[in-house]
Amino acid sequence: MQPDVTRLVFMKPRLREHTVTTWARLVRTETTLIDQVQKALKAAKLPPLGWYDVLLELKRAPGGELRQYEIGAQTLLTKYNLSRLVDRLQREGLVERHACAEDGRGNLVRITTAGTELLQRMWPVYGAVLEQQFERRLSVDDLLALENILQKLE
Amino acid sequence: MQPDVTRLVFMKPRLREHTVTTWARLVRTETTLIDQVQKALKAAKLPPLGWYDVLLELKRAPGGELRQYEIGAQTLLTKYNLSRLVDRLQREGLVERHACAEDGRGNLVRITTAGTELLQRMWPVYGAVLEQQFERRLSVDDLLALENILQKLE
DNA sequence: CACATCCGGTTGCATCTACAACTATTAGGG
DNA sequence: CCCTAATAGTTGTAGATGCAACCGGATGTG
Repeated sequence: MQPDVTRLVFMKPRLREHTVTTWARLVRTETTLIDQVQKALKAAKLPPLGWYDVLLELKRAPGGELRQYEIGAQTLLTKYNLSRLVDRLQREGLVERHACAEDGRGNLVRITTAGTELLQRMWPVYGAVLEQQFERRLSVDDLLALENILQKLE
Repeated sequence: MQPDVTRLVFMKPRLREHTVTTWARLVRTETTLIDQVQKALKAAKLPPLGWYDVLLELKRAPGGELRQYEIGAQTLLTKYNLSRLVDRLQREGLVERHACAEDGRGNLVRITTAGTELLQRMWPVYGAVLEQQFERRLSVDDLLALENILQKLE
């Protein structure tokens, strides 16, 4: 008698009782928090979170510049997505694109003073939400426990 | 001497040492997991996660039907977004729209047999990723701790 | 019951994202 | 060195999302 492949395919993966609900809660909580940040930024007439992420990566980098693929690796943005995002940032004068000496294919993206200024205007808004919706609600132990758990998921 | 408003606006919110890094890790981990699910679904030539969420809500509802705004409340989708998503589901024969007797403005969305079947085809793929990337990596205690922490963030 | 307001839902339009195809350059193997 | 393959980045096009304006139908207040 052959194994019934059909049943295998349709069989529910056996997951622990609370796994799915916790997963759902994780997704729900995270997206809600992100939404709150986005809303706060919009209310303050500031650009979306993606801009912040890219600018921050650049700001942190030595010389304030990175290759595009380096930004992509950090921010989980796809290359085509990033290409156009950098276009927008460039159009607003927040970054500059320079030819890359070592690699003729790529370019270096550098943050401008205007970019740094924008970062400084965005952080208070972003940070305020983080403070109220995230830090405020967690004890130091919670934070450590959460970090420990997240680490296991990477 | 007047208070220096400028300094206040530019002042960094005071966050605990690990708050920001943990937050970053949370976002990163969650989006990575979601990406993995999406990739798995795409590899199996199945529709995106959003379809699953809506269909599941309907499936769980008594009679397999819900008002659109009820779906929206559960899934955190905006109403215009949902309006068009239901259009797509309807076009594929996965749901039906019916006029609502009690409220002449709205409509009832009901899942079809095809919709239920799709759910059953999607779950194994979704669940497999959850099992390997989520459940497998966490102890029962981890899961409880995580649930406890997430609860505080809601 | 008349009126303004609110609410569920849809739609036009602009923006953004996904996918695949493309260019140009670098890297690797015989 | 040459040829192939891999990599960095861009772009055309289609699909999805966000915003604001809109259309009824419901609700509340005088």
